[in-house]
Formats: sequence, C-alpha cells, structure tokens
Amino acid sequence: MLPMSFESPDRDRIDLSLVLHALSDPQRRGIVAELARSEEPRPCGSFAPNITKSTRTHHFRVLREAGLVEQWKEGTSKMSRLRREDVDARFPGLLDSVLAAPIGAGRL
Amino acid sequence: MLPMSFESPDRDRIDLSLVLHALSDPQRRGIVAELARSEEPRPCGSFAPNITKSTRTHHFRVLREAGLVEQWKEGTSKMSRLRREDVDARFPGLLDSVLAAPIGAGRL
DNA sequence: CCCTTAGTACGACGGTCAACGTACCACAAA
DNA sequence: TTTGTGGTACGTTGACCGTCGTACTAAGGG
Repeated sequence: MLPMSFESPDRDRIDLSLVLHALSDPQRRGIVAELARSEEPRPCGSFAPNITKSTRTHHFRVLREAGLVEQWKEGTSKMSRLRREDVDARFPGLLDSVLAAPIGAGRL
Repeated sequence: MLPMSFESPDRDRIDLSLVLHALSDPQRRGIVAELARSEEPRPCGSFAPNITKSTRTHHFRVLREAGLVEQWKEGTSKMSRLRREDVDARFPGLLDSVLAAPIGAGRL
C-alpha cells in the first residue's frame, strides 16, 4: 500500500532549474544518454550497474520529477522512457546539445 | 596582496557538469541572461541587486570557474563578460536553448 | 508455499550549496 | 589623509545532495 509514485510534471510545467540540475550529474546524464540511444523502454535496473539499487532509485526520482523521464510498471519491473518530445517542445535544442557534448566533458 | 583570482578554464576544458550546475541556479541564469543581452562588459555590482555583495561574489566565482564568464579588473571595479564563443564552440546550442527558455520556467 | 527478482522506504554519513554578516583590502576622489 | 566605493575572505547556518546499507514490498516462477 505504498505510494510507488510515477508523478512527473506535464509539459508546460517542466522547470528549467530542475532539468539543468538533473542533467548536471554525470551518472544521471549517462542514464539519459543511454535512454536516448535506445528508444526502447528498459527496466531501471539495466542502467548504471556500478551504483547501488537505492542510489539508482534516487536518480530516477530526480529525473522523473524534473520531467525528463516517464515511468510505469510492467510486470515486476519499472520501465523508463525519455520524454523527448515534451522536453524538446519546452526547451528546444537543449537535450540535443547536452547529448551531443563531448565525452569526458564532465562525464565523470 | 590577496589572490583576487581570475582563473577560468580554457575552452577545451570546460566541464559540462559545472556548466549545467552553474546554470541550474535562477539567480546565476539571470546574470548570464543579462550578460548576454548587453554585450557590453559591466561591473559585477550592477547585477542581481536583490542579493548581498558576498553572495554575488560567490555566484560570479561559480560562473567563472565553470567557464561561463571571464573577469578582469578595471579601475576599482571588476568587469565581467560572457564567454559566448567559447561555450558555443564547446557545447553548440546549449546557451541559446537555455537563454531562449520561457520566463518562469525555473526563474526563481 | 517458498524463493527469487526488481524496486522502494528509511535512516545515516560526509560533502556541498546558497545565503548572510562582518571584517578587510584596493583604489580613487575629496 | 580621510572618506567613500566595489569587491574579496572567512566563518556560519540551514538545507540539500549523492551514496550507501538494511529492511521492506510486490509480483512471478518453481
């Protein structure tokens, strides 16, 4: 009976500060990059294998609350999808420029 | 005989995490926006009048160390200039998309 | 029914952040 | 020389962050 929240702001309420803060972490940026590379939704657990489950949960919450990621339950896993259209509509070009950034430019 | 540092990373060492973190603060984003609006260099004191001098110094240091701003001394004031070409060269489109963001999309 | 798998909740720890006040410095103008 | 003016240094405060471990839940598969 726990919350297990999936709440993410809708398109016109996505906050730039939250987005930039979410993307300022290399780990999260890595997740977003992977999520963008394969448009197929994947379970959370298949990302960032170097960190703990709980840390991963934390990062996904930050991404979701910033409006970068959408999540839903599917069987036993929780799936994630990049909200590309919404972010692109709200901040055109932002995601592209961040994802196109040279590796090692803050990638831990 | 105090340091009074002006050090800013050179173009190819600008770190994306630092840039995004610097821009994730509304106050600093406001400074950058003003700096971008008037290409004329201005003394630090003429920005963000609502905050304290020391806080302003702090924000300018974050911006400078992220590589977003260049500073130099001119008489009694310290001038600031947006390093637009450098940032644009390193992360094309990033600054544009952030500056084009709707007001109120995280603006405090 | 147990057991595994996938993820969350909670608490903790060390680190950082933004903001402030006070004290200080450097320079210029009076 | 004295008095601004513009900015830094330092210390502090309360909040938050990234990370972890442990304990828990929810859903399937045997």
